[in-house]
Amino acid sequence: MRPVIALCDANAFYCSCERVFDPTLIGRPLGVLSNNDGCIVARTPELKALGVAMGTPAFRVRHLLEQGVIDLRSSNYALYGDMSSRFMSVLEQFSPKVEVYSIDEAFVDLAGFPADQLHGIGADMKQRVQQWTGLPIGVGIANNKTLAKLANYAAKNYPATGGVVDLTDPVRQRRLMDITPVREVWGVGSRIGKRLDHWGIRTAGELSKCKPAWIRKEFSVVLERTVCELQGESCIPWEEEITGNKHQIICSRSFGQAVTTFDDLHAALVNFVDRACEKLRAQGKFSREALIMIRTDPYRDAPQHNANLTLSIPEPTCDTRRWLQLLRPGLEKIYREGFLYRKAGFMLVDLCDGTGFQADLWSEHVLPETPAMMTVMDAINRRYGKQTLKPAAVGLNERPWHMARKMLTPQYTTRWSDILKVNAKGQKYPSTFH
DNA sequence: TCTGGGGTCCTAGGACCC
DNA sequence: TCTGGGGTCCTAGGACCC
Repeated sequence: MRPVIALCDANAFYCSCERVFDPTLIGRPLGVLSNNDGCIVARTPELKALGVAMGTPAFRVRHLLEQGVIDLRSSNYALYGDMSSRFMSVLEQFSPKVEVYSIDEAFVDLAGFPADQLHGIGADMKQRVQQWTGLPIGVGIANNKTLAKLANYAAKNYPATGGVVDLTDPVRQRRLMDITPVREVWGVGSRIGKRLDHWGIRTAGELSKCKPAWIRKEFSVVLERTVCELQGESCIPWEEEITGNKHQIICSRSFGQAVTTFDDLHAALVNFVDRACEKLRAQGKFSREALIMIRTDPYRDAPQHNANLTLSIPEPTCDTRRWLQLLRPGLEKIYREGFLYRKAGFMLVDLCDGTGFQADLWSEHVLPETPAMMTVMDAINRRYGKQTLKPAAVGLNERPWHMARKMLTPQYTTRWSDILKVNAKGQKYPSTFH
């Protein structure tokens, strides 16, 4: 049976989430900022129309904000995460096989449906997600993932499509590819795009006509796969439905303001270790190698100091306390006095699931175990909120490294005290709001 | 004043093995 | 004069994704 895949992707996802709960933002140029209110990571079409590029630092558009031309919001991941899972559960009504590719998009298996029904199914998906979650989405349908991505691109960029494109027909494929810049193809980034340009390959259509073997020789097997997919072959498999089956866990942050003291830097890293180990246990995994990283601000005209250090433990562990014991001496090795630190991170690598590893000759345990104390701590934090119990070294006071989020909206869907209040008489919200 | 935080996969080259 | 061939593992770095 020929594979049929729908790629469903929410439009300007973070912005759309904000609009669901504040309809006064509908029609306005709106941007959502990265952590620390640093740069713009999501834009509505109205903001794009003003020429504000992805990744623009917030300070460059401050004048527009002050003039009331645009709106900005801090990123509210509690809200976006919850809206994402609502979106995904609507998709799961259409097919038993849904691969969540990122917070705002998913591949949906539609193999087996008659060809003449595909467009209608796509339209139903779009309509139901809109009605049940308030999120506008685009749907692209094709015979492999790369073409589904391309179909989705068309759904978003050509209003006449109504946001749904069935690209299973080869004639339509060819027509679309001939007018699509090669840079829009999934897997072609700015670097590869530039190199393709040198060969005179500027559209998806031109890329699709290349010989895969030649592409492999000049570029890579990765791009070769992309070309094969553009030619209709199916090369990128469905990901196994193992949630959280990661190979590494990273917790890193830029700081709200520069950190200068050892103690502050240490406290920030304790925080990252705490969260990384919590994620590790949530996946039922263990690790015996970690990396600590500290960075100064590369954009600042000040002395720079960037350093990494690898920490190792003989037998795999998921015990926060084990890593914390190594953290302070490790940080002492790479910390230098007199620098303005802007970012730090902790990364667990070499994850294993507790079987099939080399045990320490002198260890009492044959298999790694989750210490009871960690299990209890996780249970309490799940029930009473994040970091209800935390390592004392995190500290109790506000620290300079806390994230700046000056334009944060409430956690409408995940915190009782933040739930939206609607005034029936006030007519505050337009009728599209249910 | 002010520029994110995750991830993945692939390749090349060095160290080391017999 | 003349110095192999095949393999693994690890790491760093590059490229991509959202």
